Formats: sequence, C-alpha cells, structure tokens
Amino acid sequence: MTRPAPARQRAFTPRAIEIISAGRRLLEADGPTALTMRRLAAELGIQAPSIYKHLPGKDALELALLEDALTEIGQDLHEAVRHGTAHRVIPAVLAAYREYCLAHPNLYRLATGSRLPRAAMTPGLEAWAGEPFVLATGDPHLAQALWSFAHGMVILELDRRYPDGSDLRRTWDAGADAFTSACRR
Amino acid sequence: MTRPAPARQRAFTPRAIEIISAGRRLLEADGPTALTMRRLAAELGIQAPSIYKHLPGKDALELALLEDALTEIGQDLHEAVRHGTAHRVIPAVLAAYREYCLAHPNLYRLATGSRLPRAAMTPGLEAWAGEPFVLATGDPHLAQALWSFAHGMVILELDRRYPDGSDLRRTWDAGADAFTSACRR
DNA sequence: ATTATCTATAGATCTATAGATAATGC
DNA sequence: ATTATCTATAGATCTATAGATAATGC
Repeated sequence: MTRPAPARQRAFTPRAIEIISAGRRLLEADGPTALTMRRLAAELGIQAPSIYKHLPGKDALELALLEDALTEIGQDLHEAVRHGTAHRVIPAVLAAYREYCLAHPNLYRLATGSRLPRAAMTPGLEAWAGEPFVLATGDPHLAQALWSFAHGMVILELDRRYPDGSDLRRTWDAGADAFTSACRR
Repeated sequence: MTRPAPARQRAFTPRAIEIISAGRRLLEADGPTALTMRRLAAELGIQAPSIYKHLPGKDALELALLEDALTEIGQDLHEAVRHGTAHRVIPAVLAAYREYCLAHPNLYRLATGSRLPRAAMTPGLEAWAGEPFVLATGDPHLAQALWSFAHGMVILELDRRYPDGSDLRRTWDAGADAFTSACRR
C-alpha cells in the first residue's frame, strides 16, 4: 500500500552532504534570504569559492534541500495514511501535513514557494509525496483540492495572514469536515 | 449588504500615482524581482534617485500596490456575492477569485506572498476584502477554510505545481462541492 | 598525485542620501 | 520660489570562475 520514497538520483560526497546540512541549518534558522553561498561558507568556516569544488552551484544545493523536504513530508503523510483509521484518514493526513510544515517552515517555503525544477528531480518523487492525498480521498480531483486546502492553510499561517486570535484548529477542522463529507457521497 | 472599500489613507500626488502605475506595469510584466527602483526609473525615463522625491521608498510603492490588489479583488468578490444565486454563492466567489488572480498573477503574488504590513495599511481593508468568504459560508471558520482553499489553488496554479494535464476545473469544482455541502449541514 | 582550501577578481546587482542644476510659475 | 530632475556616491550585497597554495595519502 504505502511505498517507500523513490531512490535519489545523485550520490553526494560526504563533504557535499555536510555542506547541504549546513545550508539547511542556515535556511531553517534565518529564512530563504539567508541561504547564500557566502553565508553558507561562513557557517562552514571556509571561503565561498571553496563550495564550488563540492557542489556545482546554488541550484544543486536548493534541489537537494527541496528533495529532502519532499521525501520527509511524503514519509510523514504516508505514515498518517497507514496509521489513520479508515474514516479518519483525511484529518490524520492534514494533521501530519500541518505538523511537518510548522516544524520546518523555511524548508517548506523553499520547497513550495516557486516552480518545481522537474527536469532535475528524482523521477516519481513528486507523485509519491502527493500520493497520500489520493489514498485519503480516493479521487484525484478531490486529492488536489485537499492538498490545495492544506497548502493554503499552512502558507497563510506561516506568513501570519490570518487575523490575530484566529482559532486555526477550528478552521482546519471545518476544512477536514467538508472534505470528509465530500468523500462519502 | 455589500459595503464599499474603506477609503485609502494616504493621498498621492499625480506624479506619485504615475510612478505607482509604472511599478504595476513592471511588476505585472516581469514579476516581483523586476520591481526595483532602478528599473522603475528606467521605465519612467528618469534616474532612480528622482523617485525618492515623490515616494518615501520602495516600501511605500509596495504598500500602494498591495492595497490596490486588495481593493480590486475585494470588489470582484463582493460583486460575486451580490450577483450569485443563494445556493450557488460559493462557486461564484471561487470563480471570481480565480479569475482575478489569474488575470493579475504577479500583483497577486506581491499581495499574498509575504506578511501583511498591517500597521501601515488602511484600517478595515483586509477585513473588507475577506468579508465575501464569510458572507458566502455564513461561518468564520468555514470562511477561512474556503479562502485557504482558494489561495492554495491559485498560488499552486500560478507556480505550475500541479502535474501537467491536470483538469483544474474539476479540482475547483470538487472543492466547491465539498464546501457547499459543508455549509448546508 | 590528489584533495581541499585559499586569494583575487569579474561582473551584476540593490536601496537610499546629499547636494547641484535646470525648468516652471508667480 | 518651487518643483523636478540630475550626478555622484555610500554602503551592501550576490554567484561564479581561474588559478595558486597548502595538506594529505600513496
């Protein structure tokens, strides 16, 4: 039922992995604008040009982080589908989605805030990460709609776009109920 | 029932209005990264420092564009509520939302892609622009959930995050149906 | 020999301020 | 006199390449 994530394409050297990890720390701590080759070098205690001997460029770094994010969120969502009770699977998937995104806000922003570099990505990763929405709803269009709802909720929460004092738990519940009842018809 | 937009705070000089319009053209045509004081000056045929004699800075320009966007989208949504048949008001609001956003993608990105500078904004504008979702659903939480769905759909569509060949009309319909049936219970 | 650094540097950007100069309107 | 420009410039950034130098591993 729930498959493992597709194997990643590129093999990174140990040093490249260290650099990517440092990039993630930087991104998570200070946001997307902080993720520059210079700051990354400073974080590692080296000069910026040295990074280019380990990674081809900034795009490769961002791709690695994007794929990390998709893999991790996909894992959590597949878990939620596996463990969620049959008629409570939509709330379980939504809860897992929200939890991951709020725990890794800037990684999530990086992963969803622009176009996907599909040509460079591990084949099947995108579809695998989104599969839990299909499993939860049993319909591809309802799945896309549910994912859109989840993404909208998360990104608006991260950007503090809801008025102060909003009871977002009730908002999530209202959406979950709407989609759950739509599934049963 | 449907109120007009709250009156804007600041009065702009005619030249400031020209500059803001040029900024909008630039933004719409070439995206958020193209909206720089230098390019804006070039668009106007002047040097960048000259802009500062008419507007205090880039923030003021972005605020003006943000408020334009909120005013226009709010107008369209209020229209949709006014004209939509009682039991078809959710689809009408969603259709108006999608139409506005797809027609002004980069303005929409500017208006929704970061935190709101609430302290500097016209009081009541944010609430007024969001009011149609409350009128359409009759419940504040369902309203937030519906807005989140709409925003998620639009921004993912603008960023081409749906797989190629997705039938988004059916996805919008699936969401509209879910929220419509949630309203009736 | 190989690997990981380094320095130096190209080449592009930004936002914003200070103060000079030209053109317009009384 | 006022208004709209201008030039010059401060002060901060970026990504990435070329080629030198130091350290490690056979």
